[in-house]
Amino acid sequence: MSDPPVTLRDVAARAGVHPATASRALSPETRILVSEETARRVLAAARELGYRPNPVARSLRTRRSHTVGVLIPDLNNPLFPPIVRGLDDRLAASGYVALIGNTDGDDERERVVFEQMRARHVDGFVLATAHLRSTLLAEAARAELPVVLVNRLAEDYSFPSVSVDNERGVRMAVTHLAALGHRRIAHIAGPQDLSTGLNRYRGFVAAMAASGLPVDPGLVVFAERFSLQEGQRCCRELLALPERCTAVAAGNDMLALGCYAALDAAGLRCPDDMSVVGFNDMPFIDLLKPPLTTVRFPHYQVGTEAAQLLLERIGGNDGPVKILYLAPEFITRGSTARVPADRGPADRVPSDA
Amino acid sequence: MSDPPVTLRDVAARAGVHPATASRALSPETRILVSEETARRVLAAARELGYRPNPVARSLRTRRSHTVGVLIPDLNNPLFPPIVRGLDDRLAASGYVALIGNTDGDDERERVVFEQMRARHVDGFVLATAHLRSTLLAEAARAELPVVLVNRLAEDYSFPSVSVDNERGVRMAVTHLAALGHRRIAHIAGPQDLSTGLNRYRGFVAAMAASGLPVDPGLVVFAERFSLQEGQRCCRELLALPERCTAVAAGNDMLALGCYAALDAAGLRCPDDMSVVGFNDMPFIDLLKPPLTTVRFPHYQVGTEAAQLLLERIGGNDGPVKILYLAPEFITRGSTARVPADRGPADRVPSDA
DNA sequence: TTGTAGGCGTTATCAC
DNA sequence: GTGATAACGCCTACAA
Repeated sequence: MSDPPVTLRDVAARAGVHPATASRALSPETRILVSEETARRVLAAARELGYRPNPVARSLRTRRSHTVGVLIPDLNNPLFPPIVRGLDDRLAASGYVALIGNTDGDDERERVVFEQMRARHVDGFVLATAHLRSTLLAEAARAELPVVLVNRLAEDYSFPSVSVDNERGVRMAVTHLAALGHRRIAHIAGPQDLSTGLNRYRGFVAAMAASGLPVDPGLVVFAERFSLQEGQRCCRELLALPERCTAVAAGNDMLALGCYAALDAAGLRCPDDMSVVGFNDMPFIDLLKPPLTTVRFPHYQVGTEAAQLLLERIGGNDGPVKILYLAPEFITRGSTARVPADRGPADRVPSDA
Repeated sequence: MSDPPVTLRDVAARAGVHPATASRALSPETRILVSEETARRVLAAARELGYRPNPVARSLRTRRSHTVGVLIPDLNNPLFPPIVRGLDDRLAASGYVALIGNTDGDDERERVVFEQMRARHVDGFVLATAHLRSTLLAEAARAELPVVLVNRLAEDYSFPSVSVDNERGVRMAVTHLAALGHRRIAHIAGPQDLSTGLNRYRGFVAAMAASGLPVDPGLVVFAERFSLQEGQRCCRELLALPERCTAVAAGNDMLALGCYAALDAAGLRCPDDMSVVGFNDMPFIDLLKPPLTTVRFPHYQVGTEAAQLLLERIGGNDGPVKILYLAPEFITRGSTARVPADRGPADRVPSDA
């Protein structure tokens, strides 16, 4: 009942040639080695029999699996689906497929998944895991495995990478707020052991300086995770300050949502009482009240570009390592407004502080 | 520089045995065939050399790729990440990996991706693509390829499947609304060529009957896509009706969000003027104003169960075909309220109608 | 209990 | 230009 798989021998037999010749005729690169007539006969036979090369056997011979490993923290984090689609679309166009591995930010799991993929002989890796340090890079370098980093940079080793320019994104946010008249601008920074958290914090300091604004150390609060809860906690701290800020540049959208919650709980309103800027432009974040002003990251392009870089390395391109930055886009929506004209600091006391 | 891969021969040589013996010692199933002493030596040698069996060679022999194809419409649709994670977690636990293919709901792309995965010799398929009809199933049946369906049922062929019980979900929604005193309950139905759209519509009709409520045909509107825009359009139609409904059971969360928009535009408020129930409990939908009352689907479990079923079929389990339904959970939030006590129908005219 | 030999399907390297 | 041959790494009758 189930079709017996058609092999190269079958095709060769039908075309009346040796399997080796059939093989040459079937591969575009080696087709020039056979006579035109033979090539036509082989191709025809292959088509008639519905021949499909066995990629497993081919891999065994060529030591190429046409497979790449992709390590991400968690597919459920809305940043990653578009990145993965970008990767997948670009890879598929070149006959590659991605093996997705979720690490949950756990170093041990990361190592296990990495090893399993190595065992499957992937041709390369895209690493989008969060933590800055990792022995994986050293190992990959030793094994001469092509690797591309996403949204992080290598410190010791030089690996190609694709990232969104976080500093530039923060500068857009700060510039926007400054143009609205804000001077006391706070920053809720993400975890400093994540490159996004660190770079956005650094970018904030630089952007404030560039805008000629002082950075009040009290107005920089550090979240321990990129979560709504942490954003809420940090915002509460800011609201408790004697001299309050008029705007917050949050480390990402989740932290910004935490600000919404904290303001709500304090009986304050956004943007009337405080402007809030997020980061990432998560799906559906434009449907909130108020719709969040944020910095949009071209996630899909991050994926396609990372795939492109990886394919270049796999293809044996030994040129200089490329470090690619993609520009973010600033999305002005309803959570930012001009600074209230004549309102002294702390003219209202938050209800729960 | 790059490590020469350790093969079975290397292990055998170090243990002083023949490769065949080493092979037996390394496989748990055949280990009993070998003396305990030999087994220990081989295992030790393998560990010392860091031996990892080459899955490609193994696949060539065993005709098992330990790989399954997963076809979904679009990873960016927030329903799918949790399903894919569920699949992946369960599959990984059995040494399988998933190849994800996005079809974008396009029949042609679906067929191409399917063929490519077949060419890669996947051991089975999880099909979560949307359209009800498909020649893929016939083809898979002919090739005796294990297949599990997700959120859809086979019509002609009998395939195992995992779905959430849509009828039951609608019944929960209708029962909830009826308990709040609503009698004129509308339904914004999803596309009827999708099983979710169709089954929820059928479920709505049945649930209304079960609650002893009449179904006013005018109160059932059909959306052409599961999109916010379509939800808005359909809700606008409902608001233009002379005898207005007091509650809407939407075909999914996006359609419910469309209701939010339409009510907003009409100067009406939810739930005061109209109750709205969604479907799916999308991420972050609880952060909207008002937080959406909806039917939560256990997406992650759909993934793990589908993987489980597929692994059973791949393992040669030829028992009766399992059709698995998972119960949804009703989440009461802020978008539903008691029907306004003494308010005649259509006492307000929508501003744009 | 262990060794021998052959083959899974393909491609690379010979020789003709 | 084409055919023969070997090998990729592993598994498994079969023989010893």
